Amino acid sequence: MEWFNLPPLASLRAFSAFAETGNVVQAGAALNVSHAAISQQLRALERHMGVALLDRSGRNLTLTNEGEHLARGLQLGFSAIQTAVQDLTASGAARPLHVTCTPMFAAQWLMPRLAEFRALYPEVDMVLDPTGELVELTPGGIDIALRYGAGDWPGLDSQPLLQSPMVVVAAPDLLDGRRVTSPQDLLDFPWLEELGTTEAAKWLTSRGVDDALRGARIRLPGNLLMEAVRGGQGVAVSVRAFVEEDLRAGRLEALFTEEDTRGYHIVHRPGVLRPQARKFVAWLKRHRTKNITPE
Amino acid sequence: MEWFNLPPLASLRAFSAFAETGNVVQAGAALNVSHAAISQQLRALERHMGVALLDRSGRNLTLTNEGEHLARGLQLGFSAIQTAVQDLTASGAARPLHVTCTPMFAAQWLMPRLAEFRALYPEVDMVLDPTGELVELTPGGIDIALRYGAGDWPGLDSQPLLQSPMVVVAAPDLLDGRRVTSPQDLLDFPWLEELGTTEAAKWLTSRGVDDALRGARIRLPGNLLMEAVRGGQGVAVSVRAFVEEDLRAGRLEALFTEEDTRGYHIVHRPGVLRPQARKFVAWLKRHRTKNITPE
DNA sequence: TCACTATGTAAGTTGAGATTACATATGGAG
DNA sequence: CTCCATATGTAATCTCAACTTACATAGTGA
Repeated sequence: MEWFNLPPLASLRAFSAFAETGNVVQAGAALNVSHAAISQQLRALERHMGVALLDRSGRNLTLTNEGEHLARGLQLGFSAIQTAVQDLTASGAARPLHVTCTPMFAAQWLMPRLAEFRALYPEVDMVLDPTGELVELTPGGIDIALRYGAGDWPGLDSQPLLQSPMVVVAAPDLLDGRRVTSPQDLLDFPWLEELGTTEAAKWLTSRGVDDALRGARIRLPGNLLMEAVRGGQGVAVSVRAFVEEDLRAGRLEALFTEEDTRGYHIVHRPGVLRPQARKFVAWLKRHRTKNITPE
Repeated sequence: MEWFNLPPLASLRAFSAFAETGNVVQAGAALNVSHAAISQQLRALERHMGVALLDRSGRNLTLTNEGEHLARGLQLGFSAIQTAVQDLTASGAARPLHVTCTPMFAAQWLMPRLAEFRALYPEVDMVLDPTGELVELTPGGIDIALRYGAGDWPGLDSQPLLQSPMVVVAAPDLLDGRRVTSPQDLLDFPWLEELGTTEAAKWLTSRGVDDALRGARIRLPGNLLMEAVRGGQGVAVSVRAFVEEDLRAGRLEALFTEEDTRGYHIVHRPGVLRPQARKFVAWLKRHRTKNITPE
């Protein structure tokens, strides 16, 4: 398309608004500009095109035949543009906000806070998908993932939310004086895991332990897991930030702590987020804990 | 049409150019802006619409499905706009410049000077319509009229070109000592008129003379008229500016002079002139004689 | 590994588009 | 015919969207 020969789009828009409304005051209102701006744009358009589009012989401005012709073409053109824009913005607006995160994170961090987000943005419909799986983020699919890791997922943008090492914890009663000096020692204990995850097995594998568990493997809903850990029913993997108070109070002991800089991140596809997602990300940022690594 | 919800037209234009060309450098070339401007406009459009229109996962920017959808709608829209604009500018550009004036003016003032205009603007095709009729100026019809009068034609714009009173002239030989003290006296003389006009009859009527001519009525082409007047073949109506030198040299005598402020004017419809007409008007203005009434 | 190319970004610039304030012209009502 | 309301036009000035410039980053092929 030869863009060079088109008049300025602003003057075409002003003309189209004038043609729709019939006078420069209403055309200005339609575009949220003064009538003087419309008047100047109409004059500039006629000058650019070298065609008389308007009849100024009476008190009211009217269109010439050429002006009527141009107005019809602009009506078609701008309508097609508006329809295409509305198709996308309407469909985007209607789809609920999809957020995925691990069940532990949902239970320990997100759900207790989510009431505030719901109160602030009641118009944002939301689908929370608690899964330990690394869900691919596609357009029309998941908007935001809250993931634990180093933050460098290829092809995705991420920003830190909560930085805290992973930790294996147990109640002192469970340990009962037994010394745990290697991950291998943990195979004799019962393990507590959240439903739908395999965090215990993953952790052990990441530490080089290939033998199967000798103790029981107990799966519980997220909200009951930490209570069971405190009750001495097994060992569990958690994130230090979630058990900080229990450790401080002596209710739990940290058997192993991962000394690295991993943490939870807000992860999304590169590029611009749709409005609901932007609101959610902004809200998450306001709830970052103070132990975020300083820059 | 709801203009408020449309993104800025500049960003839609940038997106459309990108969709056509496939990369931001060529899109910039198409719009005569830098690639950075395109990049920023694309980002702004995604932000405004809250939709991911572009896939940035590889080295080359590509369109998402939503982006393809929008691109099709913009292609339709901008094409319709371009077609409407081109219909008018092409037809306007192709039509010759139509100028109308009295034959006398054409012969005495315009034709001798027109070679310069032709040389300056060879690309401007021109139709000269020499008629004494007051031709209506309509779009697609006459662009410029060069008229003699007071300059106040309703519904038209005019600006003075040559201000000079009308004058009745004859050669001294024709008069042969006869005294002419009233227009009635002129009825005994032969009258010279330019082909296609009735200027003599009009002048006599305007002076209150109702009787028919007793002398001969000789019609000649414009270029021969003044030579015939100088040769003593009859009386003629002219404009003082055209016969100034003959009067000064004694070749002609002024029998009657209209003492008013009328003159030739550049007359056109209100509003913007198309480019050829503007050039012609500007050229005419450069050729105004020095006896234009000072402001 | 290096070089080329495509795209992104931040800081600064600028002129198109707008506002403001007033002027002018038309037409209807009294 | 006069007056008033309204529609439009214009000039001076302002402002910020759009752009440029300069450089950075990332992907990919040789």
